[in-house]
Amino acid sequence: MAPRAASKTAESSDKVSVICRALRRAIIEQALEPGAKLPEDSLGERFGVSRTIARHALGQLAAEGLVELRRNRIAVVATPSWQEARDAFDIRIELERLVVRQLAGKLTKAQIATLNAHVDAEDGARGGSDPVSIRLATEFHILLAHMTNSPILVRYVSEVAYRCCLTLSLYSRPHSSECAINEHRAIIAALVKGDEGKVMSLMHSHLDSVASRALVAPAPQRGRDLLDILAPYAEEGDGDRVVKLPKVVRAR
Amino acid sequence: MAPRAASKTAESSDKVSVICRALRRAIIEQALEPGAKLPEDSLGERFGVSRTIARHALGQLAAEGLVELRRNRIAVVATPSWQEARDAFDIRIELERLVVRQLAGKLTKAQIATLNAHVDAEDGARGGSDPVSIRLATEFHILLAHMTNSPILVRYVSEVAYRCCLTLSLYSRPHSSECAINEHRAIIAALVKGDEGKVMSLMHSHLDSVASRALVAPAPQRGRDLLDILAPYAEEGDGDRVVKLPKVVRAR
DNA sequence: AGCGCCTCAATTGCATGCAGTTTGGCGCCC
DNA sequence: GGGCGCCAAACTGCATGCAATTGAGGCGCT
Repeated sequence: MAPRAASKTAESSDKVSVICRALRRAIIEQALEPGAKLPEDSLGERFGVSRTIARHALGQLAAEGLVELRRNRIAVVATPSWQEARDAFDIRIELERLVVRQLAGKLTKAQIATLNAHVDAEDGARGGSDPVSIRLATEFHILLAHMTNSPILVRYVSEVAYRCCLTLSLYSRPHSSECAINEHRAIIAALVKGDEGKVMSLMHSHLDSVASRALVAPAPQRGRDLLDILAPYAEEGDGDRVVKLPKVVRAR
Repeated sequence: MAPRAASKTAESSDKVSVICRALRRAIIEQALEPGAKLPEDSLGERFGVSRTIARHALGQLAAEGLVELRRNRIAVVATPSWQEARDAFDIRIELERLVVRQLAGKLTKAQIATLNAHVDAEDGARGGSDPVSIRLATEFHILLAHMTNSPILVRYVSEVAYRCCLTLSLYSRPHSSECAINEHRAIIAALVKGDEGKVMSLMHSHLDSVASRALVAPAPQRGRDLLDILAPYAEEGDGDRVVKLPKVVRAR
């Protein structure tokens, strides 16, 4: 099986993809919460580009489901409904089962080392519910997808994983993800062992447990008061990476 | 189970989505073949908008994998590799199994009628390999996805189905799709009967057979000579719907 | 005081203009 | 005759400018 070229899915030029990456990261690290406003001007100013580019980036992120674009209205970070979150997890389960099915018993030594290193990093950044470890946990799954060498699979797994990540900030209590790390280790072990069925069911139950830990109430009142949540971020954001919110307003 | 709002996935404003839809359709009907050039100017002129909008539309389609965007180069209709085609079908199988799993035994009378009407239409537009019946066959699957009321699932199934459609124009011989119509009918029947396992395996084998009919050779020399294939389309395109190709050039 | 209208700042929708890059065609040299 | 290099045209990358829409605050009316 010859290694295929690692083609970039789309991510047109450069400036656009830089903004996309930055916003994606800000969103999944919950520096930008669902409902946060993303005015084209502010984005452009923050990243030193024109509105045209910022707009294009927002378009891409909207295509990924991370932001919502309403005609003539300010773009906002997407606020998936509980049902959409559930759907996303269902899809994710199927996709990631496919990933591990393709990978079982086929990992190279280098790949195994990479995976172990990543999980070690997850272990290092402990804190369970802090944004960075959530991001790392998500990236573990994306890393797996990359190893299939299937750009399409990478794209879909990434997208849906980001979406799931986004829902965690909406519907999850400060859940601990340490157990998830152990599950990651178990998945690696099963992959190395090459037991297809085992690793598929491991992945299934792993994601299922993440989902059920996260999506607790059928329809919680949107968690806490958005105003409170946003407050600490609105004034300074993350300094270097995150667009500063122009005003603190109750989103919607 | 309350009916969820049929949210539009992204498709920002209007003009952009009009162009996207038109191009998507032109591509899956094979009026625009893989490799066909899509200069922003021509698109803008054709649709009566500025390059900015055409560019944005191309960005969206690139995010869907239907066109390829290379920096400083003319955008072209995507030319998936044989391996990518195979990957797309693998993903599609999983996604559509999920669709029918969710749908089994849950279709309303109206939905059943809609499905039957669609298959009748497929039957009417017989011709097996003509672009319209290929499009209809694809839309049958998208119609199914819609009935899950899961916008995310709709999006992914649509995208991956379009991609598969695109590969058909590259790698398939003038295959007949009449058998596919019967398989569609069988799927509807199984859905109505509510036999989850049955309908999932039906869908699996249906897509698998489409894939294997289509993806015949492991690595055919890109099918026939692209120049020959393009010739009849290059001069006139489809008149009203399709952007006219500026020149006949061997793509690549 | 409460309610509704109206105006204006904020923001998006879109086109155009300019600069930089690629293309491919012509001419020159070997 | 064939290959190499230069040049103009074509095209993209991006910013800016203008018109249109929104929504929010202020004003007057009841």
